[in-house]
Amino acid sequence: MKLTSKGRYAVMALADLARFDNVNPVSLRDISLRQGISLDYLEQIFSKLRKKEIVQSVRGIQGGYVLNKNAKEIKLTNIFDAVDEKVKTVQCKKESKKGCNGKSTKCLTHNLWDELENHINNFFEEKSLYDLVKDNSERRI
Amino acid sequence: MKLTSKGRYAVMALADLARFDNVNPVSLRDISLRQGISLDYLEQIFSKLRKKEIVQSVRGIQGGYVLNKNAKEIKLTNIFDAVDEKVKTVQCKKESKKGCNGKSTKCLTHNLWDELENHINNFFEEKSLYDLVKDNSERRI
DNA sequence: TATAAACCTGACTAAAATAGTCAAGTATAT
DNA sequence: ATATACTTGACTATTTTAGTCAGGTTTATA
Ligand code: FES
Ligand code: FES
Repeated sequence: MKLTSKGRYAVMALADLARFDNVNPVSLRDISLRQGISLDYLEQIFSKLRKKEIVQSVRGIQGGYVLNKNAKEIKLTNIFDAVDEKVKTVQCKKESKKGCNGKSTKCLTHNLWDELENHINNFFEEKSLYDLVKDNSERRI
Repeated sequence: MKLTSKGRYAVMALADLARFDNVNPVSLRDISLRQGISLDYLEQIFSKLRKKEIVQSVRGIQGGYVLNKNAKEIKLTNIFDAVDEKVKTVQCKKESKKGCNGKSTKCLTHNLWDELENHINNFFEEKSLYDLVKDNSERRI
């Protein structure tokens, strides 16, 4: 199981953004340079973040992106949701009564994976962007 | 982030095995049929499980595999380890002082991913094969 | 009002990882 | 003897990921 770059980059980029606390827009070019992420890839990612109203865009020269909410209100869950980074541990369709083996009962391990999925999602539910920047400025002192 | 089939199958197959409690060997063919997993693929997986002494093989006709330890002593951690299913959340090399961005400090999100990795691994550390079969026989009653 | 900075969009592609398959064995209970 | 089942290594197809590329549109400012 591993975290994909898309999810990682989304959080990295937003953490970078969050340090500016909704004052002036930050251009993707700057984030790209600071965080070492391809500009074109960032654009894909921010397009999704904007659609889910996590960031706001400011077009034109001197433009960029600004957080659309307080950093405390942006959970990792929201970010991952926006960029379609999802935690998937079961193989079967959850709604279906059928198991991953094609049989009419769930497999031996279904419950286990379901618990695992919840366990991981709880982590994402508890962490906000604010936790990240706070953490980081503490370390800087 | 998703669980791979290799990890899933390893646990499914061992759960199937565990129901027979070290009495007589279970053939991969039977597991293959019951769990709907390719026989050839199972062979790859069990080769690894055997090397890490999680199962024992019994060759020849009527042969198969048997758990090598008590189901309570086989943690998910051990299983995943054996089949090289690893949790990887950070992008950088952990031992290195360098960050994933190539810079000389760890990136903004490094600590977060590290926490996540621990969080997930804790789950695997807490669950044993026994929990699985116990759970299942309870449900059967 | 020209221009350059920056957002915006969709299609395309290379590389890596995954999930197997296939072939050719060896051991052993019956 | 022989069929069952483990053993091993190489090969391959599919899918997913991680981008690239080529074209835009908007707008501050000189
Ligand atoms: S994972 Fe849901 S039935 Fe197997
Ligand atoms: S993940 Fe370790 S430095 Fe970025």
